Order: sequence, then C-alpha cells, then structure tokens
Amino acid sequence: MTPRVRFAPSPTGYFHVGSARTSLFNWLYARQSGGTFILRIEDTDAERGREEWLAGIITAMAWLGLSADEGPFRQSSFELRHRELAEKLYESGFLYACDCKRDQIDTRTKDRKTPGYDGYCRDRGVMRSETTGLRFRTPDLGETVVRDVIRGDVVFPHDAMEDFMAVKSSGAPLFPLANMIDDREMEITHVIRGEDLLPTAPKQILMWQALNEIDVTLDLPAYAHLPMLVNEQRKKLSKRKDPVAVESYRDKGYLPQAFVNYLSLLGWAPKGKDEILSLEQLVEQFRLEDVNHAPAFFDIAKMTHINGEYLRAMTVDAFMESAKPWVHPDEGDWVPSDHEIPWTRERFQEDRWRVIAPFVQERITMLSEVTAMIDFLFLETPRFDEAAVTKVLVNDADAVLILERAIEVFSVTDFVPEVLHAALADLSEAMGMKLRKTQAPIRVALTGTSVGPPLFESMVILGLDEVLKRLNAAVVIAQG
RNA sequence: GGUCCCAUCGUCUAGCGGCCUAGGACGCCUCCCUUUCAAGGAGGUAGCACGGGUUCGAAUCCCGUUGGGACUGCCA
Repeated sequence: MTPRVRFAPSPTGYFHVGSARTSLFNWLYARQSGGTFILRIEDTDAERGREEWLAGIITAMAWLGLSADEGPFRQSSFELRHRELAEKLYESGFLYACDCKRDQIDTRTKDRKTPGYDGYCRDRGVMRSETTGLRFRTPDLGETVVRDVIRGDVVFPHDAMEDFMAVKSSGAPLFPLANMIDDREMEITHVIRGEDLLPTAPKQILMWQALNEIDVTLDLPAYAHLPMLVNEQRKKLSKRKDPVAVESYRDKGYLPQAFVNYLSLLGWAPKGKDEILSLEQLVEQFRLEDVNHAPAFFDIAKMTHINGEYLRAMTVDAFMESAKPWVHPDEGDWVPSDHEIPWTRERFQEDRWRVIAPFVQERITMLSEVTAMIDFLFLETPRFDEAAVTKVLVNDADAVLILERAIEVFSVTDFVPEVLHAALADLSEAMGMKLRKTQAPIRVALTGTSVGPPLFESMVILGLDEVLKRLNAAVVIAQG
C-alpha cells in the first residue's frame, strides 16, 4: 500500500513557518516513498476561515515548490458525511448528549480539584436538543497507545482522559472527529503533524476504533508528531507575536530553495557533512524516523547565512532574474511589501545593472539589499549617508585636497578599473597616504555611502562626466 | 492542578556503551587577504542540566530531581 499523507491547515491567518515546515516534511515523505501528498483545508470554522487566507496558503506552497497531488479539498464539503458518522456513533452509544454549561463544569471542577469534564451527563439520559453537544464516552479502564514513528509508543491511561466534546450543539463535529473522519475517508496512512496535536491523538484513535465497529474497518494511520518550532522564549511560535509569515520572508528576499533548505534542518539533520541540499537531495536523504524530539528555535541568522550561500551559488542571470522585484519598479508578478525603489523607471539602465550585478551578488544575504547597493547608479544625486558624509567629507581635513587631486588625475586617466586603481594608488603614494584613506571620500562622493560595490568598477559604470560632477559636488560639501 | 512531550556549545545539530581529551554548521572573537563592505583562508570561544544506579566502561541504558514546553474550548 503506497503511503498517503496530508497537510491539513486551517485558513485562520497567513501561512506561517510552522505550517511550511509541516507541509515540507509531509511532502518530502510522500515524494521519497512514491506516495501521495494531499492538501486539505480545514475550513469548518466559518467564523474564522476566510477566502484570502486560503489563497495565501496556495500561493505560499507554490512559492516553496510544494505541490499537492490531490486537492485542495475543503473539509466543509464533507460535513454531511461527518454528521452521518457522528449520528451513528451516537446511536451506538459511543457518544452521549451533554447540556452542561462551561461555568457549571468549572464550578464542579474547582470543588473536586481534579480537572476536565467530570462525566456528569454520562448516564443522565439527557435528550438531544439545540443546546446539547455530544461527548465521547472514554473507557474507564485500560489505555490507548499512540504508535509514533518519531517518538515511539506514547501511552495515555484512560482514567486520566475526560469525556471530551466531539460534536457541537449545531450537530457539526469538532476538529478531532472531523479531522479523523477525513483521514479515514481519504485513506491516509501517515499522519505527520505538529507535536501540539499529540494529546488529541489518543482521542482520535479511540473514535477511529469506535467507527471500525460500526462502519468500515480500517487500519490506524501511523503517527509522526514533529517537534514544535519555538521563539527565543522557547514558546511555540505565535502568529500574533512572532515574525512568522512566510510571505514576509519572500518579501525580504529569501530564496524559496534556501528557505526550504533551512526549514528541513529544524528537527532533522542530513547524514553527510553538507547541509546545503537541494529539494531533490532532501527527498533522497530525509528520514522521518530520524526527526528529533526536542523543539527547535527558528534562527533567522542561520537562515540568512544559508540564503547568502544560495545567492552566491547562482549564475548572474539567475540572480538578476530573482532580484527583479527589488530592481524593476512595477514589473513581475508581485511587489515586495515595505520596500521602496528610489529611482524612476526612466533612469533605470539595464546594462549598468548587469555590470554591477556580480559584485552585488557576493555582497548580500537577502535580495532586498540589492536596491540600496545600486541606487547610486540610477539617481541624479546619490542618497547621502549622513554619518559617512560627516566622517570622511566634513570632519576629515584631507578630504578637499584628496578630492581635488583626484579630479585632476581621473580627468586624464583611462576609465578601466585596473588603470583607475593604479592611478589612485600612485596619487596616494605621492600624497603619503594609504589607498584605503584616499578612496573613502571618493566613494562617499560617488555612491553616498562608505560601503558598497568595488569603487573602480563603479566609476567605470558612471563614466567620466558623472564622476567629475559628483566629485566636484562633494568638494563643496567637504568645504562646509 | 492533571495528562503528555522534551533536555549535547548562545543557536541548529552529529553522537544510538568503548572510535568522545564530544564532531560539524550559524553566531561571536582574532589574524590573513584587501579599493570600502562582503566573500574567501587560518585560528579561537563555548556544551553532554543535576543526582543516583546498571556496566570492566556511559553523552549514550534505567530511576529520580530540576528545568523547559504542549495540551487541558460546543477553535482548528
């Protein structure tokens, strides 16, 4: 029997890194086992589910390169079947009606000092109505064992399990039931999901076994509960408090391959030395059984490093293609949020970009950094970094002299990187200064900042006229 | 409170009884290279939570302690 796995997110917010990781591990398992990867949207909570969130899930998964073999299915479309089976469960006595209110339960719980539902309605023979939900009659004796591929057998004694709510008073099954029914209907063989769902696994197993008695008999799926992804406080990543939107990483210029590669390293490690692995290599090397048990911290610094590795490994053409959203105003399928491109379309020059691109490529770790590194090529006047201007132009007594001598020298020098380099080196020596000192005011004059692509290459791109114009302007600034 | 999960450098991890005076990666620090910044090269910093067992031998097995976390909703 070929494996069938599913990723079952609820569309209650943007797609976050935890979901991406769960999705990835499911996908990897399906690909390497020749199995089927199913996408099922758990949209039964009409209050919270929204269409745009669903679109967000699809878009994010496509960006990551995780395509579903079946689906997307919507759980809401299976509601009739859920209700039908819930009804059978009730008629067979596995479920019973309960009309307790939350505060009543809490009051009794407080008195007893033992938590959870106390089974008050278990044998009261409460008649069903619009105000009664259905609870599952948990066995008093014995235990339920969750066979987990990652953690081994996890034992849940029945005497500590409460009679949990399985069906709302509206008649609609709650998550544990609906989710389990869908897994049965779709013949899911491996349930790979977050560790936060481990406590609901025994409930689902109990109900699965109940359905086996009154409906088709099906083997239980294998379970694999992935360790949580946590923040610096070691708490489960929160959509509200932590920066976890996958889309925001795309907008900052992380490459999907790098993002996926990093995600695969959370809770799992390849056998070999290399941790930079393509999706194909991941499919080949990934082992569900080898996934860790301990929670993992989502470390943006390490992901950023990996992104840099991917960026540098690209061909210049691929790099330029990937950088498009941060270079070309209003071109491409999407626009990065919170990112301004300071130049106009008219001033942008593709040939200048092409020449500088290789130098930019090895200097950045996120594509969003491209813009600030090349803007001086497309702006009438460079954006001046105040701190840099103050330090190397205004406060440096040698600045004016360096700039004036440089203007003389560059005016009669061939605009070729090596020649310019030699010319400034000679000038520096004549002035008794280090090249690293003389290049500073020139760099700020031409680019506006003290960091950026190599100076002489940048000068060649700007050309003699532009260089002289900016150097002269800088002399004025330096003179105060 | 109850149930369950977890515990190797700051972080992600390798390790599944001797190969470990614990390896790699990120970060950080130093140096080299150098037209800035990166990249690259060389080196360094830092860890088996604690206590008992088991064993000739324990990071590895068992128990306990401590510490984290998840769940505990007519949300999913």
